[in-house]
Amino acid sequence: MNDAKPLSRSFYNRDTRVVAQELLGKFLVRRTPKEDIAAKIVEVEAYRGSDDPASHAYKGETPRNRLMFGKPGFAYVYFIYGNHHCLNVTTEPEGVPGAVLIRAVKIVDGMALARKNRRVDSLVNLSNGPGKLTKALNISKIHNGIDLANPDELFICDSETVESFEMATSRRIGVKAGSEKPWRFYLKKSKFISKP
DNA sequence: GAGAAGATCTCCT
DNA sequence: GGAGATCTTCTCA
Repeated sequence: MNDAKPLSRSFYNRDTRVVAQELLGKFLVRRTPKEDIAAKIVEVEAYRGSDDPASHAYKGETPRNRLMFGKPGFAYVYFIYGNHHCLNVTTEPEGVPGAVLIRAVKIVDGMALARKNRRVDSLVNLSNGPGKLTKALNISKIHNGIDLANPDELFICDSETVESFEMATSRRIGVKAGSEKPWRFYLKKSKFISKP
């Protein structure tokens, strides 16, 4: 994984729903001094702006959500419910709000370290939720605003082997307003998604 | 400066 | 299946 090449800025500079779907099957890489963790993205949700009541950007720009209005390809990490971090990837051109929430991943490398971060035995239970995966990869708000197009501490790269998978869509989870929008995308066959 | 709500997880019944 | 944990951010005074 040392020669992993991050996805380019132009990948993110598109419609949020397109980016969300194409992120499925990609690898999220967390690079630490000791060990790298690599995880395959199996579940995401798209969040937009003024047409999406569930989005942080719905009511306009604030200091917190300004990354969603900024350049594409950056990490937007926020803290919620006093316990959990959520990892998003910004999309769309600068000035247009959009982000993709990474909801679930399958750890493929650095398993021991991820387990240590989470302190759970179950492999499936390690990263099948937004709060779980950030803890497993030790992602916190210090990663807010990191450029994912740079092979630094955190980035996303293409999968080495192209494998076919079946994608499914559903309504988003955990949101009240705007929950009717089918903007959740996941790998149908994966056991590592938060909900079937 | 106070109050309420929140893109969740875990433990308990 | 349901409530508690626990803190950041936004809104309103």
